[in-house]
Amino acid sequence: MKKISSKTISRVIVYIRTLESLVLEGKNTVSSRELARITDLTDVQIRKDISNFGKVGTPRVGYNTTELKNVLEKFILRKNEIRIVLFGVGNLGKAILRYAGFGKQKLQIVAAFDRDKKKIGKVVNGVKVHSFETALEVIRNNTVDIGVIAVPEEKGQEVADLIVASGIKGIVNFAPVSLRAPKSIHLRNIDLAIEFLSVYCDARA
Amino acid sequence: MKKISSKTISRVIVYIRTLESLVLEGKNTVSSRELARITDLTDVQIRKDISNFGKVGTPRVGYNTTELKNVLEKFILRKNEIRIVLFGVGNLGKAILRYAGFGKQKLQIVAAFDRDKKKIGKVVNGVKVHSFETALEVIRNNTVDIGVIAVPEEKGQEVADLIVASGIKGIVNFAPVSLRAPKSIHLRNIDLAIEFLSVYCDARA
DNA sequence: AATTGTGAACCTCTTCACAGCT
DNA sequence: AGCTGTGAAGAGGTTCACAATT
Repeated sequence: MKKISSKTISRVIVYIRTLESLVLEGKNTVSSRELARITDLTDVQIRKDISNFGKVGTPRVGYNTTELKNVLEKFILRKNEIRIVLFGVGNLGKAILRYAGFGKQKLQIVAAFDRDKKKIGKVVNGVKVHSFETALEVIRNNTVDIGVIAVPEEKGQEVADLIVASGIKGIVNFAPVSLRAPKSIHLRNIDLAIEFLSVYCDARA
Repeated sequence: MKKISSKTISRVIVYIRTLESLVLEGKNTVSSRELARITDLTDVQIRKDISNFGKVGTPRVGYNTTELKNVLEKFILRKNEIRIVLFGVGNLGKAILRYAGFGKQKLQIVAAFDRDKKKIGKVVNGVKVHSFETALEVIRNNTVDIGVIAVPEEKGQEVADLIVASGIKGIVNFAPVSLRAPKSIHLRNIDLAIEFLSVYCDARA
């Protein structure tokens, strides 16, 4: 099958979420134009994205909400549960542990790690905090899809190396540093300072 | 001057940060190739980006670190301080208030707002928490560049409307909802679930 | 000799225009 | 008539190849 771009993937996740609401509202069909209005994208963009996954719609009618949701989920998510481990249980780490948007999206944080002895053993929002030393072992006993870095910047690279060594293939990094990782690892940096500055620059222009 | 794309802006912010470290290390000049190695970009990309701001480098020598940093800051940041207000002092809001990466980048959170009476009046990391009702007034008495939405998703649109009404032109939204805002407002959505899923999908492909 | 700066080629993503279907 | 699906055109962003510079 054709490679699906990361931009398409982000939009498809929005479609899935939107379709979920529509199904809950009891809506059976939806047109690309309606989806466009809700998501603030264009109808053509949406049809192009959906066409990656086959011919799902009915001309003159639109898409069956449940069917479209199932098709998109099947191609994009595939697994029933995406398993995440978190490094760093500071303010940001706690915010991530308590983030409400995960449940519906099949995202599950299966373990957290921290250096601070006082935090080790505690349970935050149902997730147990382990020591860094036990990370490799814990990860190997679980099937983990994503490692999240929420530690201070000076520890970022060390944690990244640990995640790579554990065999995890996806990293989300919140530490404001450029991390080195092999090309085979998919690394996403979320740097709050950069996001804020970039909104400021755009808004001003 | 030519319009500078938002992708370029994000990269330039990384250059500025990198140059800051280099200046601190006492390094006087740097080549595009060295910057490329540090930032994990290509040297041509870096030279193209820099060329938006004039001819700053010296063939055979490279760029003067301090000069380049000043030029980039002058074009991109312009102001001495970028002023931010935060809506929602929950876990994520607190994480943002305590985020270490802001000081150096001239980002300053000038006020926070929350609905919870128990939080109003408190000071978190030097920032005072006000009631929602006083937001318009507080914002009008300050010059505010960016409003940050860190409230539960059902309150997201309401807060967005309030920010728009206050005259602020840039919004960073962490609530997992599609917000409506006039085209003149620059809105950036940071949806953790989407970021995580998208890393998972890419990593799997 | 080594590095910057840049027009042109290339690639990727979005939008247009419209054929095809019910 | 109205909606989907899509080849082709267009826009935007990156990389190539190399002229200009010290």
